[in-house]
Amino acid sequence: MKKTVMLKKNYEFRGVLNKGICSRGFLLDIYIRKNNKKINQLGIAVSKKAGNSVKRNKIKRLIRENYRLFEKDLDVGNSIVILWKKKIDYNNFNFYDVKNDIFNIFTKLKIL
RNA sequence: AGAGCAUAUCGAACAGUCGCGUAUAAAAUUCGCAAGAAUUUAUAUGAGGAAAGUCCGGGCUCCACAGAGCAAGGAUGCUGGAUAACGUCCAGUGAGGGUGACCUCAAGGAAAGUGCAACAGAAAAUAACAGCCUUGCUGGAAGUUAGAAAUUAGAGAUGAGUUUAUAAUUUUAUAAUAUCUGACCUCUAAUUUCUGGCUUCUAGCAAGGUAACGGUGAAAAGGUGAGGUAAGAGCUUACCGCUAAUAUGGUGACAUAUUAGGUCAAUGUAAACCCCAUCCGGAGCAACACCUAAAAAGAAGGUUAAGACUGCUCGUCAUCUUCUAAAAUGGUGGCUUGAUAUAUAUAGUAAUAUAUAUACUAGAUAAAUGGCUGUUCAAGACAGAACCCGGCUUAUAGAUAUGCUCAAAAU
RNA sequence: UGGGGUGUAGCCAAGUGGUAAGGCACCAGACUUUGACUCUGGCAUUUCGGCGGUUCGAGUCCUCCCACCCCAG
Repeated sequence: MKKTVMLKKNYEFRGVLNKGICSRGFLLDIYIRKNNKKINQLGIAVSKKAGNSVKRNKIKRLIRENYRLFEKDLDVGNSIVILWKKKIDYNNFNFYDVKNDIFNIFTKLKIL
């Protein structure tokens, strides 16, 4: 079971966003809620106001790549939803900015 | 080398490494009630010229059939061709633009009917009004003619005065008196006034003729010259324009030529309603089909009803339709070999068609192309498939090729 | 995927093809000792989201774009 399991349905997202714990960084908001399974589930959401489809895809790829790098070290049994902030300009960040942001938030949430 | 026009092509490349989707093969393991899914390894493969906007057209699926007619609604609108089809494309015609290469055009009908045309202007479509001209009546002015009156001048006649002589008494009478002379009178001429007639001009009224001219306006009833007329006018004529017919050329739009037409009066607007011609049944892959476990059925209506956007009628098919309630946040297919792409040949001006050969080049379903390192250069624009094709439109850093135009310079 | 709507001054907005109404706000003046209220005047820079077209003339009609909002499965 190495493959990342994704959150899919709208009710799953709503459960995490309403009842989970929130932490905010410079670029990202991350919500966490405990599920009673032995795996982590990931959901990514990027607003339509972030840009056109190319930019939104690029953002999702960066987030997914970073999550992949951190995935081995995370504690098991959580549903994680990563939201992109709307107001960030597409040209003002790179891969390392996203990496640092995710690292800081996971450290703050004490699941790393 | 500069400025530009048209057409076509490309739109970062390479290496290493970590990772992702799909297909095939292999073996087992895991998850799930099941259908089925996942994991590991190997190999192969993996976004565009616009994938975009969703503006047209078609395939495909369902709506019993996808049939007919009328109405309503919508779309298109020069000609010929191409195409599965189109609002697309190609080749032409006409109109407009550009010095030019070339570009642009929803380009049928306004004597079938209706509507609208602000302001200005006489008037925005019936031709009215002002003006011009003719005739009649009434008035005014000028000229001419006839008559009357007045004034002036000239002539004639008359005789007063002056002078002289004579007679008688200072005065009076008589006679004479010149190229002298006032008035009256007569005649003639001129001027002025009055009256009548005629002519011309003019004002008003009435009847008629006329549409050239009338400041405006986007647009004013063919244009210009000459003749003509009471005044005028296509009223006549020349040229230009317009319309029609015929002939020739062209498949055709149309072009050219000839002839005729002055009833050549009737403006513009149809991207205002409208008329004419042609076309259009509706909904969409979240369509639709299949598989698995679970579940719950009840009520009402029905051949005069209902049957996937509107109304009516006809035909035909078929037995179901509606409402309430319940049940999976299940799975698989549909899904990519097609009006396909590339190359060559033939036909055609071309769009395109036919034939042969070669190729199979994404198929996801919360959704795959990314991260890091290095090298190169022009330093990377617009931008991400979601059932599939043909177009259109819009965005786009730049690069390349071919043909052509203009200007300048040189020869 | 399909369907519908909106765009006019800083804000809310009306608008038959023929001079872009009105209100709030803002600015100036009057009134007042001063302020508020009230009254008067001004404020669309050739312009109605944008490029074109039809028309003598487009906010309005047509075409194509842009932005925003809503609905259905």
